[in-house]
Amino acid sequence: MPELPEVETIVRSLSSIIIGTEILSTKLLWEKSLAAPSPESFSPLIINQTIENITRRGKYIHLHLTSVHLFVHLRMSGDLLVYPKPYTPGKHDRLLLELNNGKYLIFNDTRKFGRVWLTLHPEDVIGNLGPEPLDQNFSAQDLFKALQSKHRSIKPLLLDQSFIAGLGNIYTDEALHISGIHPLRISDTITYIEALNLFSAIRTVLLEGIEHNGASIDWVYRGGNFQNYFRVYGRENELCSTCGTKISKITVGQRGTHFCQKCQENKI
DNA sequence: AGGGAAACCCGAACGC
DNA sequence: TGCGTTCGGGTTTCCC
Repeated sequence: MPELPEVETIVRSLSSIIIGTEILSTKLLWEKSLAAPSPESFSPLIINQTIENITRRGKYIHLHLTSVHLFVHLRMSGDLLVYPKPYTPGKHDRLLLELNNGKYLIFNDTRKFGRVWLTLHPEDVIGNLGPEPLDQNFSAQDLFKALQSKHRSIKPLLLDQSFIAGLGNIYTDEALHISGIHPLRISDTITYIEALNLFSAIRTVLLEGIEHNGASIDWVYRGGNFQNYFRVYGRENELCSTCGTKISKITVGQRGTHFCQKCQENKI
């Protein structure tokens, strides 16, 4: 899953190493990791292309090549790694790109959930994503209006990438706790003041996550050390740092959901 | 429209 | 010890 902060960390750490390099050859070790195009057209399209830039949109990593776009979604257990040559592919390596700087860029994914796209049209991959929560052009007023326009439980709504991009299970639980909103609260009952608080809480947890280079939770979900600062995620039966109430865990939309019954009382 | 569930995957962790 | 089961992550798809 890496969420926005983990992906942001990966993009930052890779940029100085791979920007400006050229792709010399490819090795696709697990065909299904390539969502598009077909394996036959993949290599001809990507070989001899230069990596002009690497950016992030939602949880997608966007490699801007000379005349095509390569997108990587890590889902839960994926990782993008750089190793020097010579290199023997590891058990969970799915795609190797040989670069002209003496290194390989490697898409590694233990659980085979992650996907890679190569396309001429970025919108085909990221066209349905909602606003970037850290974008200067995205405001609390925008969030309030969007919440008003839907009649859905807030947690699944925040996880919906077409509503807002980049939030996953961890940062959603954290943001709802900070803003004192129950995960089952219906979106259009959220007041303007609460929307302001939610907006600021989303930015707070994402920026904190980035500051700590993301979180590491499962042995396949690797990032920085933000897990040491979680307020509710993964802390069921521990005490809420704000009020001392035992943190609850329920299931919402098939997802483990952690919250404080006192700080996040369900209103309306 | 929105909720619920299944499917996609793997291996750690658990239960017996 | 060894086996079988459960779990969790993000997204898509399908069904009610």
